[in-house]
Amino acid sequence: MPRTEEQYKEMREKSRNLIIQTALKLFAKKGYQGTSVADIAKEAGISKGLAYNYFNSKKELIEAVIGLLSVEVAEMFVGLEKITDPYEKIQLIIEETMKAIVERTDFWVLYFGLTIQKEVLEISQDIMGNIMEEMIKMLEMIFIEIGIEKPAEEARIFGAILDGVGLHFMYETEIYPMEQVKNQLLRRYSREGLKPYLK
Amino acid sequence: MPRTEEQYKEMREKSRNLIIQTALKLFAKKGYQGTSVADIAKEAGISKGLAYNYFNSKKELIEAVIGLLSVEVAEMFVGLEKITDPYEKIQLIIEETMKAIVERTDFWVLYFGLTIQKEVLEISQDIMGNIMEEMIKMLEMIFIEIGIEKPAEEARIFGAILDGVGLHFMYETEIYPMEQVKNQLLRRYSREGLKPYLK
DNA sequence: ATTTATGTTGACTAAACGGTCAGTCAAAAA
DNA sequence: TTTTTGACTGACCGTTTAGTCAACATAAAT
Repeated sequence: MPRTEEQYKEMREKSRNLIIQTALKLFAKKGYQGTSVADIAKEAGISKGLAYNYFNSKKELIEAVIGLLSVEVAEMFVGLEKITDPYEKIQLIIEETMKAIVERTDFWVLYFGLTIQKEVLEISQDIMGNIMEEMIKMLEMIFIEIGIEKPAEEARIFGAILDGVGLHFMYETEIYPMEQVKNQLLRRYSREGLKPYLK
Repeated sequence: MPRTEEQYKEMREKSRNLIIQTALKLFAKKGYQGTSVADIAKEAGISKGLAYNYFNSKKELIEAVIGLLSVEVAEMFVGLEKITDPYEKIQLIIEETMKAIVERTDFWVLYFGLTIQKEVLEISQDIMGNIMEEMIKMLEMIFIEIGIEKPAEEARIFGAILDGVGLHFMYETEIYPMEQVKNQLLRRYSREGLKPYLK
């Protein structure tokens, strides 16, 4: 017999992950259509054929990347469930989002790219739409709990701030005053800062 | 002699505009790389050769589209100079931006697409970067005039809201509660709403 | 050393791409 | 009717793309 099943599984996982990670990096950098499968293979140091061994098409490859992205987004807010105080929830959301923007900029670039070009990939529409809508709903619930006036509208504005900051940061990565903006947001959306907006 | 110079000029302008407008529409819908020059020609009902008669390359074509975009953005805020009251300025910026988001969605889609894929087109970097930075500077000046605490940070947050709302609207065009969000923003950034943030 | 299962390769193809250009077309003047 | 001009066309070219596949590499077991 050749290698054990365990060894093969390890090889496959290693290659698959390498391909997905490289694809994420290049899709974010040059866009889905601007990145060829050959580009990905070259960057990953493998053959094009290997990429097609794990993914039947370029479309299937980006679907896998989107899947990974949605998992990471979900993981961003796992800590939320343990928190009961709605003010603390908001603070955590700000902290986690700003952290993700800085540390995983390529994820955000890809997220925005897919959000915008939704017509190109029907698949992304479902997943991206879900992420966005769930986020807005969650924020509205928190604002209702806090007792803010116009919670639906405030949730939209807050959501817009998070995505807007992400957009601006990835455009001016080097000079964006992320710490200051984050601190101002933490102040504005603290118990003290939100007082003027309570019912 | 054949047609007069006047007639030729009219023909050329008509064709050139048709090409630019069609290019804008398709670049916004399918992205720069996802749109072929043949696509544009077909949609415009002309030959591919004609497109290359007016633009030496696909790159030159999108440069023309970006030029048009930057002109329109500049025109958005011509009314600002006549206004002296900073509160009124903010209100006008909100009104004009929300109006532009709804009425010229494809412009915004293209703007975001170019902002994100800055690596693909060096040209867009200058123009898009200028638009964004000028906007932030202008907002900061207004906030300083109003006497707001942390004007630089507040300018960043306000700018993020504008772009964030644009991003969300173009994703959920049909269901986005634009009127409600706009009214909430007008309230939050009115003389009354800004009081808690003054020095 | 040979066998065997499976990950991996890179030359290959058809289609689509950006870009070119010899030639056509339409209308006004002679 | 013929000539002249410049907008306009579409077949064509070389290149790049997504996707295929027969052949190869590797390492454990016999």
